[in-house]
Amino acid sequence: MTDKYIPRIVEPKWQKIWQETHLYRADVDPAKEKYYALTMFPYPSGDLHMGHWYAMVPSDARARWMRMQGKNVLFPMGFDAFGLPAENAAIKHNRHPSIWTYANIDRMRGQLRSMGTMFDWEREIASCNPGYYKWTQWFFLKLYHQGLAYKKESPVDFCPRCNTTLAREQVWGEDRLCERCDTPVIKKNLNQWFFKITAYADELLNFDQLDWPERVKTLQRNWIGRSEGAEVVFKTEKGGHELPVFTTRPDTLWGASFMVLAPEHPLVHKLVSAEQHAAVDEYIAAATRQTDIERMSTEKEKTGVFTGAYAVNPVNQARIPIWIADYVLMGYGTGAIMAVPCGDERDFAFAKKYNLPIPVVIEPKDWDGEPLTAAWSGPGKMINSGPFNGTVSLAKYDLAEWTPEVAAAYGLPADITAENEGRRVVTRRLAEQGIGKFAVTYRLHDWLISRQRYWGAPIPMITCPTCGIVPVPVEELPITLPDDVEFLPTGESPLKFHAGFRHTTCPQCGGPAGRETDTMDTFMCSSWYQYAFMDARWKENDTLSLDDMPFNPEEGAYWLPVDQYTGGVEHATMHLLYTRFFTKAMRDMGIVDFDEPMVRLFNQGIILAEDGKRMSKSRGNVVNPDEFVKLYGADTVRGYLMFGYRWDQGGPWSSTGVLGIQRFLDKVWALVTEEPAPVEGQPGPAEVRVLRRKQHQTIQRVSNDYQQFAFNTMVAGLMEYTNYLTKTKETAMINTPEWTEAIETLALLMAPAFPHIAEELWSKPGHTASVHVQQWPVWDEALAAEDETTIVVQVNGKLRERFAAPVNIDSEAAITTAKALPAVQKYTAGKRIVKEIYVPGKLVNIVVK
RNA sequence: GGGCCGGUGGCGGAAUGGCAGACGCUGUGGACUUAAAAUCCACUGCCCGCAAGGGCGUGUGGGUUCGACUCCCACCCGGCCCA
Repeated sequence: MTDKYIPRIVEPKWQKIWQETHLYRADVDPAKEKYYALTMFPYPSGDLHMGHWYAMVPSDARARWMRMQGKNVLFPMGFDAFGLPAENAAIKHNRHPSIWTYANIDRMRGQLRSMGTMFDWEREIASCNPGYYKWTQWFFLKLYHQGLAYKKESPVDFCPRCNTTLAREQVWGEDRLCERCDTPVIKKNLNQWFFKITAYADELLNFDQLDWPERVKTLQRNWIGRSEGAEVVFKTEKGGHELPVFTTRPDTLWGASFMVLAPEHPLVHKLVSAEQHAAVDEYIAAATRQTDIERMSTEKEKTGVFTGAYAVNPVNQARIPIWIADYVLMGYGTGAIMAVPCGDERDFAFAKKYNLPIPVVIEPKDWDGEPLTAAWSGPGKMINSGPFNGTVSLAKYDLAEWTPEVAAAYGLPADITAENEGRRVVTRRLAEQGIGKFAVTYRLHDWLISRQRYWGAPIPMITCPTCGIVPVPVEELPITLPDDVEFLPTGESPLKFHAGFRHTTCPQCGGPAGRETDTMDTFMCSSWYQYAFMDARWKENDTLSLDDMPFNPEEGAYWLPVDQYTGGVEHATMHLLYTRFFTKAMRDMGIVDFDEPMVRLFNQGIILAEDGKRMSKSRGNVVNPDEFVKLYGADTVRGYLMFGYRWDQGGPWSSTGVLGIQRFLDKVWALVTEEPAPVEGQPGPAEVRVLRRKQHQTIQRVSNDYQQFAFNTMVAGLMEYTNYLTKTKETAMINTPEWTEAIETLALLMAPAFPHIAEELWSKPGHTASVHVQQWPVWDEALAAEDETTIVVQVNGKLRERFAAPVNIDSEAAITTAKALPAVQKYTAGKRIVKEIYVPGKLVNIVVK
């Protein structure tokens, strides 16, 4: 009897050895093909939870597999260490956020080691290190000098609970909740810093160089929300003020029977007539008290007020009233719309309510000529539209979508082209006449990065009473956070009250000036972190210049870009969009020579609590991985997380399911370490061939599963192989060299997923080099091939019998054998055979009547 | 309302258009044990049957096909995103 498998001895032993021998250090080696694997770095919240394990373990296994395949693998780890929880903890416990954060990092680093991951800790980064955030600030200055950062006052989303503004991307769902704390956000008018991500909108819509999940691409596409249309300029009847509007339906221009401005529109005060003044003021006051979502809701009854002013419809000179209404938002387009009640549901409701005219300009399908009872937003022929009567408008359809079937469904001609389609011909005419032009709008807004909180990278800007906004000279970076601060229970940034931080001198005129007290959105820190791993201490103590490279260029030239990125899909329109923007901006600064930061992306699913619900402290259903590591060891927890689910789908944790992996590892241990009962003699060559076949089939299967991120079936393959070997161990096979090879192959195949037990089992027979630097076994197609197969026999598609046959049995022999089987004749007797189908090596189907 | 993803035993999940339920978990019975745990063996989709065997079965309804979990159409349910 040998020892039992005791993970709490084996695992720490190897973790120590791996660390001491720098087994996982990644060095540039031009002789080898590089592979940069990255999994999203965590926020150091204090404890590694099961979700971290679920995200990181399969990424680790795959990175290890790549390494055994001969690739030079970089698999770094760090901490996304700025952010609100640290500051909230500071307020609560009166401890500085850095103490809390660094203590958490230490703890989590230990937990990440206990996972048995191959992270290269010599490259560890923490975004709250001054040596890191001076580069974050450097990027801010670069973007500023590149014309991609600007400050402007505008209505922005503000979370009252976090006491800070948020980017549009960080406001979630229909209820417009704060991404961090689920509190409904409010609108505030503030002077804030933005990054011009919209300058890259069209390029961000191009995914040609990305092997990313369709889902993420669709999410980004929808988020960017490109729409084509026309900008048309209306003029007010009095004063000749220009009121540009954006419309996706220039073809309905003749149906614009009134205009609506957002209550905040700057021209409202100039336009309003004396009689309407009081009503307009009252309405504006009421509108500002509402949230955007209340204002936009389709449920809500539309309200509005007439300004007393009129505009002129530029295509037919019609005099149309100008209203204000809260369903028009200043933040979208131009803050003014032309209302076409015949074609737009909301405009129709509004016109009905206030008795405004509803001229019909697109002929609805099967229209009887009577006044409309609802808006028609489908395609149709233009009518009452002057020179364009009879032109076909496709409405929401693209030309590519205008198939003969769709055309027929609307009773319209199919031969519509860019030359005769309504929207396009009208837009061309508008441009000729100088009253409008082709225009594109995006749903995407510029990225609001100002945060009114302490624990973030200070924005390196200065406001001077004489020179205005002045950037901090780059040599002065980093602008460090002062330590001697007091945290207010309101969450208001202590930087605002820190005289030493605030007061500075203007770099331009030398006069007294004020520092920007806002810090940067933490998504800024994570937008470039993949570059920071090139060298964690890059120019740590150097004075910076704007011509610097923000990362070690020799390392970068070798490792970049990221080959495989993994992480949750929840970052689709935040981190993943921002980091793409960053990389494109860096390319335009001449820092990198590629267009996309991460070539391939895989999104893992979510690990749920045992009750099938999301794990949360408030539900009390959180599963603590440390507890299970203590009970069963890291390899067991790793194994269950890979075995129990499709990685992209996730699912509920099962504390009994883990037992299956424990049993499996015990079985593997016993298989490899326990002396077999002696068996006399030698197996025949055919039996040896079976062993070799099983071995090579398993290599093939496990390799393909790793390639496809199918970790669940990969583990199942190892289990089947182990079960097979355990049975075979009772035979004379144990006296052969092939047996030893089969067992060693198992240790190799186990290594990426179960690094500790594999290492122990590999070292036991005397191997001195780590299993993790071994060559991944290669399967031999000929050895893996079956020479006998089971042919199933169907009669009329129903399974009736099966027989064993050589794999290369020909059609005639297979069918003849099948028809002769008694169980088959039972169903064919006395019937006429209509058809015989043979699927090579698999199946015979006899069709009878 | 639009788009995307998903729906398979008691549970997690397997199945290039070709044996549905691999691999596990759970459960039942048995072996070992003074006893229990651990371990090992057998069974474990549903229905009929003593059995041999047969029928049904991948959300629902259609279709294509010799053959459909898989492809097509319509619908129902759940999730996510956008209105």
